[in-house]
Amino acid sequence: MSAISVKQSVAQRSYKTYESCFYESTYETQFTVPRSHRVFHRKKALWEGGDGFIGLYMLRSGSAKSFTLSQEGDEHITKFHFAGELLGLDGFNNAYNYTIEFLETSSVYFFSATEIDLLIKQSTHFRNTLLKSMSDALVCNGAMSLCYSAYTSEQRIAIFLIDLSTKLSQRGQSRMKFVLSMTRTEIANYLGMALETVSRVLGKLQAFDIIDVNQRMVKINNMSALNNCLFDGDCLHMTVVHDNNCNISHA
Amino acid sequence: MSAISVKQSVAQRSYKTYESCFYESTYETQFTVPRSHRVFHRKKALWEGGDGFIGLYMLRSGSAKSFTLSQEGDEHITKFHFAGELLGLDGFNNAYNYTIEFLETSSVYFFSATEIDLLIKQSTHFRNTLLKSMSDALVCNGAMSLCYSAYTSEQRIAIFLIDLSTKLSQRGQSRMKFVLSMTRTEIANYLGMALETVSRVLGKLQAFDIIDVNQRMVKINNMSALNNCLFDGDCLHMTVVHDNNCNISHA
DNA sequence: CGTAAGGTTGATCTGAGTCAAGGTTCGTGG
DNA sequence: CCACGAACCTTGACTCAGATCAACCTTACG
Repeated sequence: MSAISVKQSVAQRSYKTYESCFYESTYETQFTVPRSHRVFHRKKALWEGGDGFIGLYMLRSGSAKSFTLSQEGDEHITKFHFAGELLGLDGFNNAYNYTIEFLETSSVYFFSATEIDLLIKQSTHFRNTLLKSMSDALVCNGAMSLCYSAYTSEQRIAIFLIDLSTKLSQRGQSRMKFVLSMTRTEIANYLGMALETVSRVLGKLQAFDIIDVNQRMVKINNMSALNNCLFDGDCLHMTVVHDNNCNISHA
Repeated sequence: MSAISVKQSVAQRSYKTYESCFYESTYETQFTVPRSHRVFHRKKALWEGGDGFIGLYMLRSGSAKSFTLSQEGDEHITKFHFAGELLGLDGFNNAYNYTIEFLETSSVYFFSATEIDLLIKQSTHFRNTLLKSMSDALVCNGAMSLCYSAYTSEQRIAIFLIDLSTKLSQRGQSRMKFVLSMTRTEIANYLGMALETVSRVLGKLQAFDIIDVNQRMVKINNMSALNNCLFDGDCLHMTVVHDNNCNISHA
């Protein structure tokens, strides 16, 4: 991808999150030169468990997943990341205890630890943005905890899809139709359920004509019905009519 | 409680966390006068959902719980707080979407938003401490997510007890014997399980002579066995011997 | 074009939730 | 100081959402 086409695709994005402000705020100070970025391909890691903090990254394009390894050695995905997000906010403390790996070809900006320290002191904008981003991450984590501990698998999938839809639309993509950058296994892992269950719930949502799924393609046909799933953890109940018919029609 | 006895009880505490550094770092700057504190009683709220950010609090003594209310109006506990912890780190962003309520008579120090802004600019120590605290909170949240999504109820209780034991011992209390400041219902809610299950798991741990529980009193008899529960999600399996005996002896 | 990775669907099993009943402790007013 | 109601805790029986096991299909790619 040439430098020019990259520049255009960034310009095309209209979303404006804390994180993009973060990037802009570097211009307030002496960092007036355009910041260079680094490209990573699918399955490549930005850092791995045990690596120490050297600074923050901003995901410029693409997507990634964070995961820890349990004692038994199996992966547990804690978060998916999308363009504009800051990566490494939890590193001011210790070495990272997790790995962050790209789901597709992606690029990042890097802000070194010393650079950040300087920016915090010098730029009120930067300072506020950083604290807001960290607050945001904390709030987001809390919401996710709730998702795990209190919601059914139908609700989790609904939350996941709505969240994804919201995030992608903030990034200038369609709110109703998008391509998943992660596998079913990864979704299942992230949501704390079996991959078969993910498959079944997606199938049910399709049977109710709420979404269309075809491999990684997702089309939302009925956003309000999807929203209803958040409130009713079992809204996809197929009431069997006495003998052998379901009261829903399959496509 | 007189000012003198309060001062002593603070001095008696030997633990040294990021958070207590946080308090100390206020001395580096112009805030050289002893900071005053505010006392709250059980069931009183420090703030409620909807309240805006006005600054940070440090829990000086006692304990508290944070909880959100779901659409259906039921409480969901996201965190328990103990002496030395900073409260409100997730408020730099928006108004709080949760309530924080004390579990027992407790006291807090207050750091106003303007004070914090000043300290960040002026004190490297404070700046690092704040960022570390926030990183820490993020890491802690991540661990909690894992707890919800990947662990059995036995593992969750074991994690809860070990975590509590660690925290309290850092605060100069016994690692092996302590009093729970929260009810079974609150533990269940926090760990995302039914209160009956909490009761049953605690009962089982007692039957295996790993702990002694009597109401809020907990005594850990076998810390390594408790640690084993983390690795084996079903280590409290009572193997029934053919007819009607359990191979464990009840106290 | 063959093999692996990813995805779907059905059958069965089980950990933990729910319902129910009873016991214990706490707190307040008489 | 006791009595009584409320809050808290325990234990048993039953149920079910979702995990696990198993078989098979589909797509991607060297």
